[in-house]
Amino acid sequence: MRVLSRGFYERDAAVVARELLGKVLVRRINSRVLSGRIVEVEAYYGRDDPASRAYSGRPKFCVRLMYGRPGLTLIYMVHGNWLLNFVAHEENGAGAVLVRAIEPLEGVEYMKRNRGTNDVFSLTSGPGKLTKALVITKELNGVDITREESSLTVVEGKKEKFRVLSSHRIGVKRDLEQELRFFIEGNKFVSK
DNA sequence: AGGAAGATCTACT
DNA sequence: GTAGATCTTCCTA
Repeated sequence: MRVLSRGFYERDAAVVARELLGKVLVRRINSRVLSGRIVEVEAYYGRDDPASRAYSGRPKFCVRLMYGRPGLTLIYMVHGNWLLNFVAHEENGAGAVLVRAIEPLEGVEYMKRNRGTNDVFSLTSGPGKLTKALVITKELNGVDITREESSLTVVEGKKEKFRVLSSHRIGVKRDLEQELRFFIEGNKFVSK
């Protein structure tokens, strides 16, 4: 399956976010493959976005990465959960896309073990849940997801028809006017 | 040392 | 469905 190229991430974060829906996140760990279809995402910008990790006074590594090379991961801890983002922006811009939910495809049994539940609908239906299911931690921060051999990549999924809905971002204190959360209409794995 | 942070789980009404 | 406890880093004092 084709890995998405650097060029895919070298566009506005909101555009990249929307187009990531339906793509497949692939995690390789100890010759095991875990994967899931991306069904919910949010876009974040740089210094001007009050909800962004790159907003004034936030962790330096987040700022560096968000203004850095598109196609790398940005992973950080919030309330005891690791959150997975992909750096995405146009040249000289800043931004990232937060992966909020995926639909489990391969390695479901292993994910269940990681999450300590048998309910497939609560396995990866939230930003902190999916990182736990796929064993994604700080160690994978800055990984290049456009390289085939990386332990984390995003590939083109099956072409399927679906409608995209949008809303304001979840949990942020001060949101921008623009709606930056995107998700697949009617999908059971979108977070509540 | 203290607090804040893009969340989750549990235990209730 | 909502409320409260708790999760773990990194920043600022």
